[in-house]
Amino acid sequence: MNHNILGEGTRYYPEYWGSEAQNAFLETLQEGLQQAPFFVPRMPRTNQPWSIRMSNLGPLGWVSDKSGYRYQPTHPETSAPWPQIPQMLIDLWRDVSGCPADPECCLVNYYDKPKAKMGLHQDRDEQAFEAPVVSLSLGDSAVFRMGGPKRRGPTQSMKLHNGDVFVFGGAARLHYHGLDRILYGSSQALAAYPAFAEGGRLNLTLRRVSPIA
DNA sequence: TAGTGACT
DNA sequence: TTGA
Repeated sequence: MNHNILGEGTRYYPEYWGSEAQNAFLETLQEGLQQAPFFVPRMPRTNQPWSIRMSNLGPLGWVSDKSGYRYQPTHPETSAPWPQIPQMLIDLWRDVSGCPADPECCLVNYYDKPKAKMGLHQDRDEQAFEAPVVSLSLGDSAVFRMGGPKRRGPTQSMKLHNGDVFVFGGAARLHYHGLDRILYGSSQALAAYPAFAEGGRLNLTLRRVSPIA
């Protein structure tokens, strides 16, 4: 029996965006990040820093620090509101999410170092599990791992590449997932942008946070 | 630049 | 414990 990572509730759109769309978006993202600079998230309680850098766009941003995980309307270091979610991402959400309500958060994870990764976890801080999580990959390819509803249990890995969109909703909405590692230097897509001069991988995840009326 | 992948 |  060959249980497939692309099971019920997940959808994979290889190279959803070509280079023209990517470049238009990266330009906009770079501007947004001037108002919401990357910060280093930390583990609750231990305060241990993560290997990635993070920012957000939209009315709500997801943050993790010593006091826990939460969504909040402002940047944790500057206290400024997060920049707007670019229209290109709203359009992407409307195209692939199947959700009648627009996203409220775009979490921007920047895997900027060769060793950057993220352990297996659930996205469960939202109040609208009927809306999917929509993930866009830009830059270096990465080894993504998808599991099931419990932390222990079978997992499967797949590569995500520059421009790919991965959607997990339905039965997969609360499934464990993580990022084993990036294939550092595998893409030049970020090279022209000073904000992403280190290269690496950007992952943008669109989420609905509050209940859908 | 493999692929693996559960336990504390 | 979205880490080690």
